[in-house]
Amino acid sequence: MLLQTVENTLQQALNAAIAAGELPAEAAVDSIKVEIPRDTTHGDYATNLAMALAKPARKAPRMVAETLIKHLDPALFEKVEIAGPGFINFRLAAPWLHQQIQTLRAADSDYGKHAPVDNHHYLLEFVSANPTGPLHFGHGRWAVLGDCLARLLRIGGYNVDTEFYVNDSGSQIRNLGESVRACYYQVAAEQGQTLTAEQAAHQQAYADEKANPGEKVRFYHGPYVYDLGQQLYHEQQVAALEHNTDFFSTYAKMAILAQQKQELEEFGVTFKTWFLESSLHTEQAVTQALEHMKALGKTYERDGALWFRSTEYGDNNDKVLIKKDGSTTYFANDIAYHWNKLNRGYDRLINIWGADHHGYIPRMSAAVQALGHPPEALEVLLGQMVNLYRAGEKVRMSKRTGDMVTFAEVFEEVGKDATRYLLMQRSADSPVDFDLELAKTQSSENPVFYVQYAHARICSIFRTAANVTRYDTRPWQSADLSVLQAPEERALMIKLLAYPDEVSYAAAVREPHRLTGYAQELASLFHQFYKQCRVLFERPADQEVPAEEVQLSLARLYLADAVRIVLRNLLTDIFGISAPESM
RNA sequence: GCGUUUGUAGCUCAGUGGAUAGAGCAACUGACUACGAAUCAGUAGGCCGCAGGUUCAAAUCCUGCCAAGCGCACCA
Repeated sequence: MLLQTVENTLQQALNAAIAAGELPAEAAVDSIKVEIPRDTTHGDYATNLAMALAKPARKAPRMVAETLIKHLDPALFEKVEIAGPGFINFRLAAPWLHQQIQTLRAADSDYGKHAPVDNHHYLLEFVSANPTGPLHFGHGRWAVLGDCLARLLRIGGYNVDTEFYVNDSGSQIRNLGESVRACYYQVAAEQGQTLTAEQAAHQQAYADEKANPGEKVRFYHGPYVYDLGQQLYHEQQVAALEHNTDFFSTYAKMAILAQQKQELEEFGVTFKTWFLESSLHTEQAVTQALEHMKALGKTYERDGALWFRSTEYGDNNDKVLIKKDGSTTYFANDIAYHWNKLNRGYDRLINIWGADHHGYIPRMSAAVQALGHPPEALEVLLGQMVNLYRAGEKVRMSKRTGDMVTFAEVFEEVGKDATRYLLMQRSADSPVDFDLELAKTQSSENPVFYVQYAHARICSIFRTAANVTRYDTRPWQSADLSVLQAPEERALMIKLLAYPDEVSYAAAVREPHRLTGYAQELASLFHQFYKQCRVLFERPADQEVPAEEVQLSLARLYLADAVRIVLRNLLTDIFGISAPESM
């Protein structure tokens, strides 16, 4: 909240200058931008305010800057200077800085958490894989993105729940059931059971397609399908021979769903709700939603179908809700689902979709608006695809053909912490080329270990401190921080205090990847500090450790602990990975 | 054709209209007889896709073009 503090101070100075008649009233602005300069010689914080005001104030930027500085609260800063074309550079006063570090330590695991920023109730929906096969690696990306975003939003002061939407009805589920049924017959035949003509034919059709997959593949051929058939035979023996496709569909989807849930939980991703699409049909929710749309006058009939006037809300053409054959479209089901979410009290819906669904956004947005909600009630975050490589060779990720690397395999190979970190490091906008061999071979130089190492190193310092015999390290919690004067110490403190601002901004723009950058920078500043500033001192047995060194040692322990707190909060609360005490 | 995302160092990618565009990997040179070398210090590497425009100021905003991914169903 440092940025806010500096901005408020500037705003007060501006108001005072206007009140004193030194700047014209036209100079009043409502948003002041303060930033942390890249170049540390430009101060801890800087603003372009004077340059922005130059035109309305009809004065040279440097003149405006001088006027503003005259009215600044002097307690915060030890130096304020005008630089370049009219930047105002601030250097924070050391006592104030030290006081903020103490506030940080007092907050401990609450440091970085924000008070509620609005009164909305957010529902973040992500992954939402079809229960027709194991999760692939692309789902892993959405899982990490969504989970980290949910953590970030909560810490950033948003009231958010998470949900996994299960598309557990429709033709794909039927195809899955047909596939498992065929595999079950195959197992039964292998076990010496006699199949009926229909059963044998069905099993043959499946085997034929597997042997010669054409352009249009109907069945699922992944190894997990056969496994399910086998598993079912072991559980029920011949009993299932009597059952129809629905039985196999239900059996398969429940088994796959349970598997997905378990994988995600092991990966540290949990959902408040697993919402079944089939529950909408049993409750007639689709019908009700469509009746509601009709009553609102948002639909019309044409060519024997029911259409939604999505063009009223900017879509490029109207969309069909009920097909000529009387069945509802996927879109109609989705409207029912979103209506359901809104009716459950969520007035802000955030969906994470793969970039291949972006053409779907205008119609969904139109539907939410037609249901009486503002455009901002639906927010869709698009994630670009993940291309998976193994030793430079592209791995396909198609469920139908069974030629795929599953998420579980990658997770197993690369590990939870590294996989999560590598996936959340990149912005959702950029496609990821993920090479399995590279991820593994580079694992010891993986960026995640750099951050974790800084945390482990601090823990190690405190273990060592307990064994320092030449002076008492125990009173570090009441250390006098005024002895922290080195540039490395200062840079570290400034960075620590930027943490709440980083959280706030990353949450507002829905970009958790920004915090991996912050984590790298903080770890880097700590490693520099560690190299340059000794924390623990020793002397030969016949010499005393000077009092100044003891003081410095205690203050540095205090600072190191503050770094530990922020690193731990980042790693465990936002990244969802471990903060190891040793590695 | 329309829409959308992307184009930044050899590679993978950060970059909130600001000051000399950054990091990691790869390459090269140095640093452990006191706190963890999974580290640090340094060298080298750039028409920020191209061209215009807006601005005191553009990698960032606008327009056009080039290239790549994705999407444009009474499929799900």
